[in-house]
Amino acid sequence: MPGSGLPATVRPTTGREENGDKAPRTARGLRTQRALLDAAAAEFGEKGFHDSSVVSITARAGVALGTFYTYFESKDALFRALVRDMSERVRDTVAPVLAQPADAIAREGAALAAFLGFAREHKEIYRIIDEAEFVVPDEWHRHYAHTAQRIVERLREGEARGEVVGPVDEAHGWAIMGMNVFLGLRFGVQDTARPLEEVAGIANALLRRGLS
Amino acid sequence: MPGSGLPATVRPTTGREENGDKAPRTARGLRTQRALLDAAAAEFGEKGFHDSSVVSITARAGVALGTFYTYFESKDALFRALVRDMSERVRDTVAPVLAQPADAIAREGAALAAFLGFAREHKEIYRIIDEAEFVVPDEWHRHYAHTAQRIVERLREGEARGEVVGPVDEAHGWAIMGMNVFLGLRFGVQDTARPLEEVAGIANALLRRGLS
DNA sequence: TTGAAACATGAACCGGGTTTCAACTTTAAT
DNA sequence: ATTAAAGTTGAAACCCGGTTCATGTTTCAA
Repeated sequence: MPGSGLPATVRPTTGREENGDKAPRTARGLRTQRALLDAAAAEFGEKGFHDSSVVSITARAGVALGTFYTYFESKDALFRALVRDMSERVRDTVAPVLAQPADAIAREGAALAAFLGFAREHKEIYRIIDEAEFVVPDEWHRHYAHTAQRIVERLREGEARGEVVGPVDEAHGWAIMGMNVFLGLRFGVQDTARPLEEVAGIANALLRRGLS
Repeated sequence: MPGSGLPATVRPTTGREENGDKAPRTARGLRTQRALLDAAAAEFGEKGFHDSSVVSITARAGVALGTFYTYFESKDALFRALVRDMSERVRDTVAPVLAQPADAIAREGAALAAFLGFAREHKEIYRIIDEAEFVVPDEWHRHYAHTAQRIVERLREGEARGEVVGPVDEAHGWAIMGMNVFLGLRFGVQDTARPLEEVAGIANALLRRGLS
């Protein structure tokens, strides 16, 4: 809806959430809040949290400065909402790929490929989650802890099916997640020319057979 | 020398470096610059770049505010110098471990163990390098590009010796680096109770045999 | 239709931070 | 001992951006 290149998938808060009394009560209010969220995603993605300003975000959204505080407690609260949202979008993008039938390790490879594609399309989102380490550390920790946890659970299923040799450890989750994150950085954000399947294939071979 | 818990290993700039005309020319000047660097490392490590202030750094170092600008162009320039320095310290800590004779994969395991130990001792340094992504992106990129490159070179040596099955790719470097970084975060900074060798062992088994 | 609640406005308030600078002190080479 | 260069000082100039609020406008249920 706004001029930003982002899809209008940033979901405004519903009345149910713990957003203080800031939830919109009107169709107009909902539109305004969505415009602010989309503008913020674009702004934070381009300039990072600290070089972004509420003035600039409201200008981008085409509303007055004061309007911002009708929908958000503070600049921090907005960033927090955005991080939460991005985390969910990554998960929701990868989920359907994981639903495909395949052995546990092939599944991780497919998930990585999906993640790399997502990173190429949403570099700004990637950056937002990273900066959350310094702006809203609890939200950042939540994201990575959940992600690692999900990997471990999938590997344990594979272990039960005899596709993975156990015991699967928390460290496996963090190791694979770290691999994926850095490959996403290098071949999703920086080097966008390399075929994704090639990269995912290399990583998957590593999981399957190691380096020896 | 200052009250910071950091060893006085942050090396002041020598006259040779491109530090403008800010290099100290006197023993006293050298001491002051070192005090500023150590104070800054502690401050940035505790509060992050943006919540740290030049005022607070100079107070910590026990010098007047204006003195800061005798030795550094700006707050950014200081951070840049610090990142460069930390990058070198990580490399110098891991280097001796790599000099030990062992097969290529065992060597990576030893390097990881050394890195985890380093992370436990220097959580603040770890954090500084991460935040560099947003403050001095070129310095940040330089650090990770070099690190990945070094991993690739070591694996290629192993390949030549028949210890690693090739072809070794840039992606291997980034994958292993990502693994190490996230394991350092989880088991170096967050969970400091887990035995390091255990974690390094799990990761090394992954490299050696994969998950199958 | 109507009026109370929701929404929008932007100038002004406010606190904080970085950087400069002219006056002063210390160092070290001669 | 002398003195020019190096180093130190901290008040103040300068800027910036988050947040508030009194006022005006729009919405929508009754």
